[in-house]
Amino acid sequence: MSNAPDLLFRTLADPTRRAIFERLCRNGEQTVGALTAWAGVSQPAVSKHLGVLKLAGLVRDRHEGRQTHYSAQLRALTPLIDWTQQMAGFWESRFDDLEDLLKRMDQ
Amino acid sequence: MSNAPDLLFRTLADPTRRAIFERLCRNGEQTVGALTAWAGVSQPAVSKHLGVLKLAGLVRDRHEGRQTHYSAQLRALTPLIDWTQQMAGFWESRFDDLEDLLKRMDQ
DNA sequence: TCGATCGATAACTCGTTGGTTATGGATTGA
DNA sequence: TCAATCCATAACCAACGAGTTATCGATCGA
Repeated sequence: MSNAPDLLFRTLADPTRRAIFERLCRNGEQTVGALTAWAGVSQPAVSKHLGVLKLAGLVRDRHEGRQTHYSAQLRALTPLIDWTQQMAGFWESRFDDLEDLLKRMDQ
Repeated sequence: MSNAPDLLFRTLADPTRRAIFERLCRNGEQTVGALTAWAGVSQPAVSKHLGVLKLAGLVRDRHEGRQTHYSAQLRALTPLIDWTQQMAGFWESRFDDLEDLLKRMDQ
């Protein structure tokens, strides 16, 4: 039924991968090299995490010469918000602001 | 840093476990037997999932004779909501710094 | 052109975990 | 009291996944 958030939950479950996504949210676009220098794992590990994030739609990549720049795609979090809202029902009104924000970014 | 949502993401990443939690959200309190009859896995598997959910604070158990009733604890989802809002907040603050970034974004 | 750098992929290891069956303690009902 | 039911735990197994090193294609600088 709610199969939509499945990929998101699985993708964000790993701490290293989620940390990479968080950093992209905080600091904006980063190259693989920059992310590798910061994360505590090897470059192939970072590349693999970025691949998983991209499959989940959570990041975009932009090629520039021999480097690849990655940036967060916050819109991909929408199914997560929808799922939580569905579970919580009407209970949390804090979501309203976030919904508006995502709607503004949608175009 | 954002260690709070880690347990939640990991706990909700498994489809079977999340399905059990969803059912408890939708249909309210259920016994282990009722959940086992509905889920496609064995009774020990259900018990184990309920144990993990309980460790994450996502369910409560109530003992009544030889049966155990489980119910969802929606308040435990709060760190998940906070995390999502925080990610959106980081995103938004970057818009504040670069006022014309929105224009350059091809979305 | 050539060596160096960047990032993706391949191949492999190994710990984690979600599943199973077996079992035991506790409670109910006859 | 005693058999049956409910649920939790133990023990085990197989699959998955996150990490590693090795390597290769592509691109840049000199």
